[in-house]
Amino acid sequence: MNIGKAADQAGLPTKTVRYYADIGLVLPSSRTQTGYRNYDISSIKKLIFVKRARSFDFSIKECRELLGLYEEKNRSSSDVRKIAIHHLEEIKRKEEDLMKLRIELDHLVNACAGDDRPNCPIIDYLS
Amino acid sequence: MNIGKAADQAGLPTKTVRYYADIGLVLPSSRTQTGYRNYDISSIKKLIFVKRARSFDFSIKECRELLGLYEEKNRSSSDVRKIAIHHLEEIKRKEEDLMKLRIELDHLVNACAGDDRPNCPIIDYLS
DNA sequence: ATAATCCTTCCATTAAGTGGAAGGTCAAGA
DNA sequence: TCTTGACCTTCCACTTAATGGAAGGATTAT
Repeated sequence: MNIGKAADQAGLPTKTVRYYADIGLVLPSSRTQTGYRNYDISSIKKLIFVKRARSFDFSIKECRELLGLYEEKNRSSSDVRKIAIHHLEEIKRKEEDLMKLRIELDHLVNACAGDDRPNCPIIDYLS
Repeated sequence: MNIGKAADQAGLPTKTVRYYADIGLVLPSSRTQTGYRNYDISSIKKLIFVKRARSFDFSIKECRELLGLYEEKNRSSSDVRKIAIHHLEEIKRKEEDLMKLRIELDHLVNACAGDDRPNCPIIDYLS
Protein backbone atom coordinates (compact mmCIF):
# COMPACT_ATOMS: atom_id res chain seq x y z
CA MET A 1 0.00 0.00 0.00
CA ASN A 2 1.27 3.48 -0.86
CA ILE A 3 1.77 6.06 1.84
CA GLY A 4 -1.40 7.95 0.92
CA LYS A 5 -3.64 4.92 1.29
CA ALA A 6 -1.85 3.88 4.47
CA ALA A 7 -2.32 7.34 5.91
CA ASP A 8 -6.02 7.18 5.06
CA GLN A 9 -6.34 3.79 6.72
CA ALA A 10 -4.66 5.08 9.85
CA GLY A 11 -6.51 8.38 9.81
CA LEU A 12 -3.30 10.36 9.75
CA PRO A 13 -2.00 13.02 7.35
CA THR A 14 0.45 11.68 4.80
CA LYS A 15 3.01 14.16 6.03
CA THR A 16 2.77 12.74 9.51
CA VAL A 17 3.21 9.17 8.32
CA ARG A 18 6.28 10.22 6.39
CA TYR A 19 7.52 12.02 9.45
CA TYR A 20 7.06 8.90 11.57
CA ALA A 21 9.07 6.99 8.99
CA ASP A 22 11.79 9.66 9.04
CA ILE A 23 12.23 9.45 12.78
CA GLY A 24 12.10 5.67 12.72
CA LEU A 25 8.90 5.41 14.75
CA VAL A 26 6.89 3.45 12.19
CA LEU A 27 8.91 2.30 9.22
CA PRO A 28 7.25 1.22 5.98
CA SER A 29 7.45 -2.52 5.51
CA SER A 30 9.43 -2.00 2.30
CA ARG A 31 10.14 0.32 -0.62
CA THR A 32 9.37 -0.10 -4.31
CA GLN A 33 12.25 -0.02 -6.80
CA THR A 34 11.36 3.59 -7.48
CA GLY A 35 11.50 4.54 -3.82
CA TYR A 36 7.82 4.52 -2.91
CA ARG A 37 7.11 3.48 0.67
CA ASN A 38 5.07 0.30 1.09
CA TYR A 39 2.87 -0.24 4.12
CA ASP A 40 1.53 -3.69 4.94
CA ILE A 41 -1.23 -4.44 7.45
CA SER A 42 1.20 -4.83 10.34
CA SER A 43 2.75 -1.41 9.75
CA ILE A 44 -0.67 0.19 9.39
CA LYS A 45 -1.67 -1.32 12.73
CA LYS A 46 1.37 0.33 14.22
CA LEU A 47 0.34 3.67 12.73
CA ILE A 48 -3.08 3.28 14.29
CA PHE A 49 -1.48 2.32 17.59
CA VAL A 50 0.65 5.44 17.53
CA LYS A 51 -2.31 7.57 16.57
CA ARG A 52 -4.27 6.35 19.58
CA ALA A 53 -1.30 6.75 21.91
CA ARG A 54 -0.75 10.30 20.63
CA SER A 55 -4.40 11.07 21.20
CA PHE A 56 -3.66 10.22 24.84
CA ASP A 57 -0.93 12.80 24.63
CA PHE A 58 1.83 10.26 25.02
CA SER A 59 5.02 11.83 23.67
CA ILE A 60 6.76 10.37 20.65
CA LYS A 61 9.38 8.98 23.01
CA GLU A 62 6.69 7.27 25.06
CA CYS A 63 4.99 6.04 21.89
CA ARG A 64 8.28 4.48 20.93
CA GLU A 65 8.45 2.63 24.23
CA LEU A 66 4.80 1.58 24.09
CA LEU A 67 5.23 0.40 20.52
CA GLY A 68 8.20 -1.66 21.64
CA LEU A 69 6.08 -3.30 24.31
CA TYR A 70 3.20 -3.72 21.87
CA GLU A 71 5.48 -5.74 19.64
CA GLU A 72 7.16 -7.65 22.43
CA LYS A 73 4.84 -10.56 23.02
CA ASN A 74 6.48 -11.66 26.27
CA ARG A 75 6.31 -8.19 27.82
CA SER A 76 5.31 -7.55 31.41
CA SER A 77 2.13 -5.55 31.79
CA SER A 78 3.88 -3.77 34.66
CA ASP A 79 6.22 -2.13 32.16
CA VAL A 80 3.28 -0.76 30.23
CA ARG A 81 1.55 0.32 33.40
CA LYS A 82 4.65 2.14 34.59
CA ILE A 83 4.71 4.32 31.49
CA ALA A 84 0.99 4.96 31.70
CA ILE A 85 1.13 5.90 35.37
CA HIS A 86 4.00 8.27 34.77
CA HIS A 87 2.04 9.93 32.02
CA LEU A 88 -1.07 10.01 34.17
CA GLU A 89 0.83 11.86 36.88
CA GLU A 90 2.00 14.35 34.31
CA ILE A 91 -1.56 14.90 33.12
CA LYS A 92 -2.79 15.34 36.67
CA ARG A 93 -0.11 17.91 37.33
CA LYS A 94 -1.01 19.87 34.21
CA GLU A 95 -4.68 19.64 35.04
CA GLU A 96 -4.10 21.06 38.49
CA ASP A 97 -1.95 23.88 37.13
CA LEU A 98 -4.63 24.75 34.64
CA MET A 99 -7.31 24.68 37.30
CA LYS A 100 -5.41 27.11 39.50
CA LEU A 101 -4.82 29.34 36.51
CA ARG A 102 -8.45 29.17 35.49
CA ILE A 103 -9.70 30.08 38.94
CA GLU A 104 -7.34 33.00 39.30
CA LEU A 105 -7.98 34.33 35.83
CA ASP A 106 -11.70 33.90 36.38
CA HIS A 107 -11.50 36.13 39.45
CA LEU A 108 -9.63 38.76 37.50
CA VAL A 109 -12.07 38.71 34.60
CA ASN A 110 -14.99 39.00 36.98
CA ALA A 111 -13.36 41.90 38.79
CA CYS A 112 -12.88 43.81 35.54
CA ALA A 113 -15.71 46.10 34.51
CA GLY A 114 -14.94 45.70 30.82
CA ASP A 115 -16.14 49.16 29.92
CA ASP A 116 -14.69 52.25 28.26
CA ARG A 117 -12.71 53.37 31.27
CA PRO A 118 -9.00 52.57 31.58
CA ASN A 119 -9.09 51.29 35.13
CA CYS A 120 -8.47 47.56 34.98
CA PRO A 121 -7.81 45.03 37.78
CA ILE A 122 -6.27 42.64 35.28
CA ILE A 123 -3.60 45.12 34.26
CA ASP A 124 -3.17 46.12 37.88
CA TYR A 125 -2.60 42.55 38.91
CA LEU A 126 0.03 42.00 36.23
CA SER A 127 1.83 45.25 37.03
CA MET B 1 21.27 48.74 34.66
CA ASN B 2 22.98 45.92 32.78
CA ILE B 3 20.98 43.00 31.48
CA GLY B 4 22.11 40.67 34.25
CA LYS B 5 20.93 42.96 37.02
CA ALA B 6 17.71 43.68 35.15
CA ALA B 7 17.07 39.98 34.72
CA ASP B 8 17.62 39.46 38.44
CA GLN B 9 15.24 42.26 39.28
CA ALA B 10 12.58 40.77 37.01
CA GLY B 11 13.26 37.21 38.13
CA LEU B 12 13.95 36.10 34.58
CA PRO B 13 16.96 34.36 33.02
CA THR B 14 19.29 36.74 31.22
CA LYS B 15 18.83 34.70 28.08
CA THR B 16 15.11 35.28 28.21
CA VAL B 17 15.47 39.02 28.67
CA ARG B 18 17.79 39.13 25.69
CA TYR B 19 15.28 37.07 23.76
CA TYR B 20 12.49 39.50 24.64
CA ALA B 21 14.68 42.31 23.37
CA ASP B 22 15.41 40.40 20.17
CA ILE B 23 11.74 39.90 19.38
CA GLY B 24 10.94 43.50 20.32
CA LEU B 25 8.72 42.58 23.25
CA VAL B 26 10.63 44.52 25.90
CA LEU B 27 13.39 46.69 24.51
CA PRO B 28 16.20 48.00 26.69
CA SER B 29 15.83 51.72 27.36
CA SER B 30 19.19 52.35 25.66
CA ARG B 31 22.58 50.93 24.79
CA THR B 32 26.02 51.93 26.00
CA GLN B 33 28.60 53.03 23.45
CA THR B 34 30.04 49.53 23.63
CA GLY B 35 26.73 47.89 22.92
CA TYR B 36 25.63 46.85 26.41
CA ARG B 37 21.87 46.92 26.93
CA ASN B 38 20.62 49.40 29.54
CA TYR B 39 17.41 48.78 31.47
CA ASP B 40 15.75 51.57 33.41
CA ILE B 41 12.97 51.15 35.95
CA SER B 42 10.24 51.46 33.36
CA SER B 43 11.67 48.69 31.19
CA ILE B 44 12.17 46.47 34.22
CA LYS B 45 8.53 46.97 35.14
CA LYS B 46 7.64 45.79 31.67
CA LEU B 47 9.78 42.70 32.14
CA ILE B 48 7.96 41.95 35.37
CA PHE B 49 4.63 42.55 33.67
CA VAL B 50 5.53 40.08 30.95
CA LYS B 51 6.77 37.58 33.47
CA ARG B 52 3.44 37.67 35.29
CA ALA B 53 1.44 37.49 32.08
CA ARG B 54 3.53 34.52 30.93
CA SER B 55 2.93 32.82 34.26
CA PHE B 56 -0.76 33.02 33.32
CA ASP B 57 0.18 31.23 30.16
CA PHE B 58 -0.60 34.21 27.96
CA SER B 59 1.27 33.74 24.68
CA ILE B 60 3.99 36.16 23.64
CA LYS B 61 1.54 37.60 21.13
CA GLU B 62 -1.01 38.18 23.87
CA CYS B 63 1.69 39.61 26.12
CA ARG B 64 2.47 42.05 23.37
CA GLU B 65 -1.15 43.16 23.23
CA LEU B 66 -1.48 43.35 27.00
CA LEU B 67 1.75 45.31 27.24
CA GLY B 68 0.39 47.72 24.68
CA LEU B 69 -2.72 48.25 26.79
CA TYR B 70 -0.60 48.48 29.93
CA GLU B 71 1.25 51.39 28.39
CA GLU B 72 -1.80 53.03 26.85
CA LYS B 73 -3.14 55.13 29.64
CA ASN B 74 -6.45 55.88 27.91
CA ARG B 75 -7.22 52.25 27.19
CA SER B 76 -10.62 50.67 27.63
CA SER B 77 -10.73 47.93 30.23
CA SER B 78 -13.02 46.06 27.84
CA ASP B 79 -10.06 45.55 25.51
CA VAL B 80 -8.07 43.96 28.29
CA ARG B 81 -11.02 41.90 29.38
CA LYS B 82 -11.57 40.63 25.86
CA ILE B 83 -8.06 39.21 25.68
CA ALA B 84 -8.34 37.70 29.15
CA ILE B 85 -11.70 36.08 28.41
CA HIS B 86 -10.41 34.61 25.19
CA HIS B 87 -7.47 33.15 27.05
CA LEU B 88 -9.72 31.91 29.81
CA GLU B 89 -11.84 30.01 27.29
CA GLU B 90 -8.69 28.44 25.92
CA ILE B 91 -7.63 27.38 29.39
CA LYS B 92 -11.06 25.92 30.10
CA ARG B 93 -10.94 23.94 26.89
CA LYS B 94 -7.52 22.54 27.69
CA GLU B 95 -8.60 21.73 31.21
CA GLU B 96 -11.60 19.79 29.98
CA ASP B 97 -9.52 17.89 27.46
CA LEU B 98 -7.06 16.97 30.16
CA MET B 99 -9.83 15.88 32.48
CA LYS B 100 -11.28 13.54 29.87
CA LEU B 101 -7.84 12.17 29.17
CA ARG B 102 -7.11 11.73 32.85
CA ILE B 103 -10.34 9.85 33.50
CA GLU B 104 -9.89 7.53 30.57
CA LEU B 105 -6.24 6.85 31.30
CA ASP B 106 -7.11 6.30 34.94
CA HIS B 107 -9.56 3.58 33.96
CA LEU B 108 -6.97 1.89 31.82
CA VAL B 109 -4.31 2.02 34.50
CA ASN B 110 -6.74 0.58 37.04
CA ALA B 111 -7.72 -2.19 34.65
CA CYS B 112 -4.11 -3.21 34.15
CA ALA B 113 -2.75 -5.83 36.55
CA GLY B 114 0.78 -4.47 36.29
CA ASP B 115 2.38 -7.85 36.84
CA ASP B 116 4.81 -10.12 34.96
CA ARG B 117 2.24 -11.35 32.49
CA PRO B 118 2.01 -9.84 29.00
CA ASN B 119 -1.76 -9.40 28.97
CA CYS B 120 -2.42 -5.70 29.16
CA PRO B 121 -5.67 -3.73 28.74
CA ILE B 122 -3.69 -0.57 28.00
CA ILE B 123 -1.98 -2.11 25.00
CA ASP B 124 -5.25 -3.74 23.98
CA TYR B 125 -7.02 -0.43 24.04
CA LEU B 126 -4.39 1.25 21.89
CA SER B 127 -4.33 -1.62 19.38
C1' DA C 1 0.92 11.82 -25.52
C1' DT C 2 -0.31 14.37 -21.95
C1' DA C 3 -2.50 15.84 -17.87
C1' DA C 4 -3.65 14.84 -13.21
C1' DT C 5 -2.46 12.77 -9.26
C1' DC C 6 0.45 10.47 -6.84
C1' DC C 7 5.16 10.03 -4.79
C1' DT C 8 10.15 11.53 -3.50
C1' DT C 9 13.64 14.55 -0.92
C1' DC C 10 14.94 18.78 1.08
C1' DC C 11 14.30 23.16 3.35
C1' DA C 12 11.74 26.41 6.21
C1' DT C 13 8.53 27.46 9.84
C1' DT C 14 5.92 27.05 14.09
C1' DA C 15 6.58 28.67 20.20
C1' DA C 16 9.34 30.17 23.51
C1' DG C 17 13.11 29.84 24.81
C1' DT C 18 17.91 27.36 26.12
C1' DG C 19 22.85 26.10 25.41
C1' DG C 20 27.17 27.01 23.74
C1' DA C 21 31.04 29.10 21.08
C1' DA C 22 33.93 32.98 19.92
C1' DG C 23 35.11 37.16 21.24
C1' DG C 24 34.66 42.15 23.30
C1' DT C 25 34.36 44.95 27.96
C1' DC C 26 34.90 46.22 32.61
C1' DA C 27 36.43 46.33 37.48
C1' DA C 28 39.63 44.69 40.88
C1' DG C 29 43.85 42.93 42.60
C1' DA C 30 49.12 42.01 42.20
C1' DT D 1 50.26 48.03 34.11
C1' DC D 2 48.83 43.61 33.39
C1' DT D 3 45.88 40.12 34.00
C1' DT D 4 42.07 37.49 35.70
C1' DG D 5 37.33 36.79 36.23
C1' DA D 6 32.92 38.11 35.53
C1' DC D 7 30.37 40.37 32.76
C1' DC D 8 28.57 41.41 28.06
C1' DT D 9 27.97 40.84 22.70
C1' DT D 10 26.32 38.22 18.41
C1' DC D 11 25.40 34.07 16.03
C1' DC D 12 24.19 29.31 15.44
C1' DA D 13 22.09 25.04 16.86
C1' DC D 14 18.61 22.44 19.36
C1' DT D 15 14.15 21.39 21.55
C1' DT D 16 8.55 19.14 20.08
C1' DA D 17 5.77 17.24 16.69
C1' DA D 18 4.65 18.11 13.05
C1' DT D 19 3.21 21.13 8.71
C1' DG D 20 3.84 23.76 4.25
C1' DG D 21 5.94 24.21 0.06
C1' DA D 22 9.18 23.68 -3.84
C1' DA D 23 11.34 20.93 -7.37
C1' DG D 24 11.15 16.99 -9.64
C1' DG D 25 10.26 11.73 -10.54
C1' DA D 26 6.40 7.91 -11.04
C1' DT D 27 1.98 6.27 -12.08
C1' DT D 28 -2.55 6.32 -13.88
C1' DA D 29 -6.34 7.92 -16.73
C1' DT D 30 -7.96 9.94 -20.82
